[in-house]
Order: sequence, then C-alpha cells, then structure tokens
Amino acid sequence: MPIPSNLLSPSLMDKNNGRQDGGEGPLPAPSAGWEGVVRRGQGPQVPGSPPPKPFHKVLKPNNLCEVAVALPLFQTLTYRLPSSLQDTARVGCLVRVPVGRQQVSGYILGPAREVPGVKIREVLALLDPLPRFGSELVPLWRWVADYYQYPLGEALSHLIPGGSRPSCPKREHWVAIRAEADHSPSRRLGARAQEILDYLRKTDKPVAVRELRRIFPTCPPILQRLARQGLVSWEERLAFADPLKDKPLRPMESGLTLVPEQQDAVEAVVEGIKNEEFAPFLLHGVTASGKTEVYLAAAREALAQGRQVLVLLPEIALTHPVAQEFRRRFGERVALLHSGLTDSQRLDQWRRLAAGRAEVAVGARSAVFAPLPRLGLIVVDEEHDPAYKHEGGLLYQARDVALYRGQLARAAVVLASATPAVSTFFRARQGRYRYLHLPKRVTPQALPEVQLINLRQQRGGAGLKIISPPLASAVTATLGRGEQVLLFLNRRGYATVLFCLFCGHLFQCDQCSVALTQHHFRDRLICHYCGFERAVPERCPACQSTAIKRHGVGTERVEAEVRRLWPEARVARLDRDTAPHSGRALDLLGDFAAGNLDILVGTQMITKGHHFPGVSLVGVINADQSLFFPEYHAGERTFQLLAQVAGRAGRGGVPGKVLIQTYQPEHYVFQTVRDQDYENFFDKEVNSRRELGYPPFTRLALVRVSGVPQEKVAQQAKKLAESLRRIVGRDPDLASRLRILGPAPAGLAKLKGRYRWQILVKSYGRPPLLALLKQLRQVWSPPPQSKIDLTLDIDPANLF
DNA sequence: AGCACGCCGACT
DNA sequence: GTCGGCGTGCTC
Ligand SMILES: [Zn+2]
Ligand SMILES: [Zn+2]
Repeated sequence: MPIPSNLLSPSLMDKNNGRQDGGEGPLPAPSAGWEGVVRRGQGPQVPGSPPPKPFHKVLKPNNLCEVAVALPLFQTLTYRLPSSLQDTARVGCLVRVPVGRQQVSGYILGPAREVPGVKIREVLALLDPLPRFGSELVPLWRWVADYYQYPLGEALSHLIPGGSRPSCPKREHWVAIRAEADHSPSRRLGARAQEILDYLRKTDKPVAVRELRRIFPTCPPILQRLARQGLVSWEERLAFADPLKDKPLRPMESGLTLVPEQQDAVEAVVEGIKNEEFAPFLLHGVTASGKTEVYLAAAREALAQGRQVLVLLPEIALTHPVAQEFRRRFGERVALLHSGLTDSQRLDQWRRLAAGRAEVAVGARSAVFAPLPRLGLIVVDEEHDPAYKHEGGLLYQARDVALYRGQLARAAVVLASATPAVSTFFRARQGRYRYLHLPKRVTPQALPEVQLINLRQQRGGAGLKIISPPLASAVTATLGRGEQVLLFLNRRGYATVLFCLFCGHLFQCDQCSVALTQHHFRDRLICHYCGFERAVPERCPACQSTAIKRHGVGTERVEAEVRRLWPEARVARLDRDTAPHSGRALDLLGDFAAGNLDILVGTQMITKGHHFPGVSLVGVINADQSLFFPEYHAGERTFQLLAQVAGRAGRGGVPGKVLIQTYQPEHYVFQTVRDQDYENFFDKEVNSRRELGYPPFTRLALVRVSGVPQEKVAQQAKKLAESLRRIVGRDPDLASRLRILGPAPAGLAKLKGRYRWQILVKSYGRPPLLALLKQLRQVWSPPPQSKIDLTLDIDPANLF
C-alpha cells in the first residue's frame, strides 16, 4: 500500500495534529513549520520605492513540488517541474497538471519528495507567472482544509480569484526623466518633447504613460523617441485598476483627538503589534464610542512599523466607506476585496496585494485570505455578525480564520463589537483576549429609553392586536409631535413554533431547549436538533388554556394595520418583496431620512448602518419571533438585534424611545435589553449554555444529508447516525465526550427541491470530534448512484 | 470530480 | 459464451 505523498513531504512532518486547545476555542495553536517563518521588520515602506519581493524561492533542487489540485481530494499530489519552469515556478503559482487522464489546475504549496511506488508526472504549464500567495499562507490553507474538513485544492479554487483560466497580469509602461536629459542640447527636441521633459523633471518620479496621456494625449511616440535617445527611462510595470478611483475623496476632518479610553485602547493594540507576538483583543464599545478611530490609529502604527493591515467587515456595503477612510489616510496602498466584485476585479486586487503593491486590505468575509506577507494587524469589525460564517461550499467562520491567521503571523487581532458574540466575550473573560472597553459615546447622544409591552391575553380581554394599545398611543403621540416612527419586525417566521397566548409558554424540546417546529408534511411537533417528536398539543401545560398560537406576522399585515390606524400618515414598507435589491430600498430609505415619510415598516435590513435622525420612536412588533426561533443561540441573536435597533432611536440630544412587544417580558434577554446591560445578558446566557451543553462549552458539528427522494435521504441519515453511534460506542474515550443527536429532519426540511436531514454532534473538546469525523469518511458510502450528498458543517451557525 | 476496474444479469 | 449494469477505488 503506497503511502500518501503528503505524509512524507517535509512540509507536513511537523504539522499540528489537532492539538488540545483547552476545550472551547476553535483554534489550536499553530505549529512553526518551515512555511510558518515570519518575515518582517523591513522597516517602513517608502511609497513609490519597489516593494521587497514577498516570496522567496522555496523549490528545492529535486524539482518536485506539492500541488493542491482543484478536485475533491483529501490529499495533495506531487509533480516534477520541467526544466522550462524550474526558474519561474514558486510557491503560490497556479499550474496545470495531469491527474489520471484529465488535466486540472492547482496551486504549488511547496517542495516535495519522491513518493515510493508512484511515478511522478510533470507540471504541464504555468497558468500565471505571478504567485497568488506566498509561503506564509500555506499553513493557513492547510489548517482551513483540515479544520473544516474540506478538500484543500477545491477550497483554494473557491477562495482565490481567477482560479481556472490561464491569466497573465496586465502590464503598462512607465517613464521617468534621466540625468542625461539635463546635459543634452535642447534645441534638437520639438516643443512638445520639451514640455513633456519639463513635466517629468518637475515630477521627478516615474509616471505611467497612461497617466501622462491625460495631459499630453499624443505622447507615446515622442516618449519612445526620448527613450531611444536615453533621455527618459522606459520600463514595464504591472498594471492595476483602483476600484475606489472614481469615488470622490472627502477631505479629512481636522482636529481629530481621541478620548482617554480610545487612547488607551490604541496604545494596547500598538504594543501588541510591536511585540511581534499574537495579540488578540476584544474591543467592546457601545454604538458611537469611536471604535473605528481606534483601529485607524492602530493601523497607522502598524504601517509605520512596515507591517500590513487587514480589515474585515460583515457586509459588502460597509467596505466602501471604510476603504475610503483608509485611503484618505494612507493613499493608494488600500486594496478592496469582496464577492461583489467581478472575478477579474477581485483577481486584480488580489494581485496588487500579492505583488506587494498595497499595504491595507479592506473587505468582507472572503478577504480574510488576502495575501499579506507582513501582516501586523487584523481588525474584525462587528465581530458578532453571523455574516462572517460562510454558508455553502467551504463553511468557514472568517472571524475564527482571522484569529488563527493572527497566530501564524504573530499579529494583533482586534475583534470589535458593541454586542460581542457570547463565545468572544467568554474568552475575554477567561483572559484569552485582552479586553478593551469603550463605555462612553463620543457624540452627545443620550441612550434611548427601552420599554417592554406585555402582549399576553387577559381572560375576557380584547382580541389579538398586531399593534398593542400602548404602542399605538406612543405612535400617535410621536406623529403628533411631527417626529418619525420606525416599526421593526423580524423576517416572517419560516419556523412555525407554538406558544400560549395567555402565559407565553413556548413548546420546546426538553432535552435541547429549542422550540419544536410544526412540519407541514405531518401534523407533529419535531425537534430538529435531536429528532424528538410529539403530537400538536391542545392545552398549555403551564396554564391549561387552549389558546395556542402559531407564530408569524408579515410586513404586509403590519402595513395594512398601520394604514388603518393612522390613515393620514405617510407610510412605507421595506422588505424583500418591496425592495428586491437596494435600488428602490435606497430611495425609500432616502425618502425616510429626508422626512418625506412618517412611518417606515421594515425587517432586519433597516437596522444595518442606516441612521435616521428624525426617528424618536422605534416599535418592535414581534420580538418573540426572534427569541422563539428554534436555535440554541436565539437569545444571543435577539439581544444583538434589539441592541442594534435601540441604537437607531434618538437624535441629537433627545433620547429616543424603543417599545418592544413580547409574550415573555420577564425573559432575561428582554430584561437586559431594557437595561442595556450586556454583561448581565452575557452572564445569564452563558449559564444557560453551560447547563445545556452548547458552545462555548462544547463544539458542534452538523452532518447534513440532502437530496431526493425524501425516504432515501431519511434512510441514509438513519444509517449514518447508527454508524456514528457505533463508532462512539466502541471507544469509551469517545463515548464519554461525544453526543450524537438525531437524525432529524432539518427545520427547512426541503430546500431548492432537496430534502434535508441532519445529525448533530456535540463534543466536549475538539480531539474527540476530530477523531469521529476522520472515521465518518469511511462509513459514508456515497449511496447507490444517487443524488444524495453529505455536508459537514463545523461550528455551525445555522442548524435550522 | 472523472475514469477505470470488476463482478453479476439478459442478450447475440 | 459476451455486453453492460453501476458499485468501488484511485488519481502524484
Ligand atoms: Zn399557558
Ligand atoms: Zn431535541
């Protein structure tokens, strides 16, 4: 039996084997393999000077290299470099190689050794002369593939732009004046040539011919002549487009001073950068506490130290303004990376970074993999945002990848949020992240007043109302003062959960403590975590009432009710139906901000980024829809959402008012939102997680089986769950630390024509989970020629 | 992912 | 006797 090459390749000799990490964190310490060498300390970059070559030659004289091919393989392959490529091929180069009788693309990861019993074939072609990444990223690639149990080559083909087609970076011509120009007689030159020379003399640094043409449209032939005469230098450089070029730069506000708390935070982060050790921080700052100023100042220092900066934001829409802020301060050294760019635009930005022509990368989730060989600071803004978890394909959590990357690069990592993720705050409490607190707003804006409205029915009371009398009168009063109202509701519940109208009792799974969902195909309540099933109840077990309600009210009904109650008001609705994509949505938001509307009814999207100075009342129609959502983290999401909504209320010096309608006003999530007390929320939430065995006290993995027909999917899921339980049962070590829940139909039991079943694995510590998942690969026999497949979600965020 | 190898049913 | 079904396993 031949030994897989990667077991022999030097790069894997010292690979870390899922090292113990203390149980809760997803991040084993990185090993210091040959790829992990950290190079830095080149000193400050002088703009315009050629950047140091970020990539060293690592391919050894045997001319064998390890290649991750774009196939679903859980191993890398070894190839020989033909003599024609021996000088040009580097780590990070995109190549075409033969695999079986097909040809595929892949990336060179490093040198390799002969593989006993395998005839090594040759690399066929170099698809891009420039490496797409340096050796500093190789250990990160390996870790991601291993941690998320995803084939490495396939992962790279998704993460790096420009993966398939051969592509040569564009080049352009640059000219500069040479000393000879001063000594040569000027009579022999034309007037135009003289002008150009004067311009170049004045500029005194290389200029792109493309730029020069804007001033002297006919310059290329003249320049060529001047170059032949030795009066100007003529060279070729890589050409990059600047995606921010057309956007106007607002002038920088002057007199920006930091308050003492900001100052302290900056100093702590800067110290972390200078120490050249991994330095993770939680920057916990309320809305408008000036978190951005802190990381901008830290970034300035990182750049001054010759280190690079990576800034991650949860949404594409937020990347442009932040990139602009950076550009105002640091000029053109800023690259922008997000999935809203075309593949060729992304490749262009990627190459700019890989070639060392940009020092700062700003982007969304996928930018966490940007090629930055001298990384010194990573900022994950709004670190709690679920958008950092990629859904589909490689299911990575960009915040966690950023932390691991920070360890490899010995960089400072700043996780910034007003409402940190429970797992993040937990580690800050443990002292694993240094805690930086910005408790005060830098703008003179009062905190909003939050009130809870109990929706519970009284016996013999009035019927159900979408808008309760207290909220209605608050709206009337607000409109009477000529102020605006925001009515917020959750996206229509795609989960059907049941609760009691009289006492607020929620029907939950006793074992998992998540809401049971009513599935359309059977009239039963099911726990989609563990598969528990029961009949639909007729009475509430807590108060014996028969008033059991299904959840869900949509924006249309709210809008209709609003129009009925306030026929004079100017009302608009904003949700997926009204506003497919931004265009109309932006118009509506603009109208609202300008005061042309009185009431805006909307979903989640109105909480993001927009601030409406005229809004003095925010009504949350159905907060329970979020709290009752069948996920273990429903409470965390609800707190974060409501805290963000509350931050939208209020203007200038006048505090806004937030009214939250709920059937469980005594629930700690609402109590702590009302008090705007994050730490109290955290303490309650973390106790519940501890008792129930959810993260950060356990690690989760979701094994999802999907396809058609439904019966086959269910049967495969059952078989798989049995196999997993057998594996665990055989090993007492695993048995004590692993729980297999399910199989159960997913909450979304059918998605895009495919039926979904799932198995949830809970693990105390990472090693047992890893051991199980490694064996999973063997017991999963791809079922008979079927359209059924299996996906593994590590640290899942969406178990529904 | 492809593609070849291989071991059992109905066809020239 | 073979042609071909797709289950199984490998690809440097
Ligand atoms: Zn009840
Ligand atoms: Zn359950």
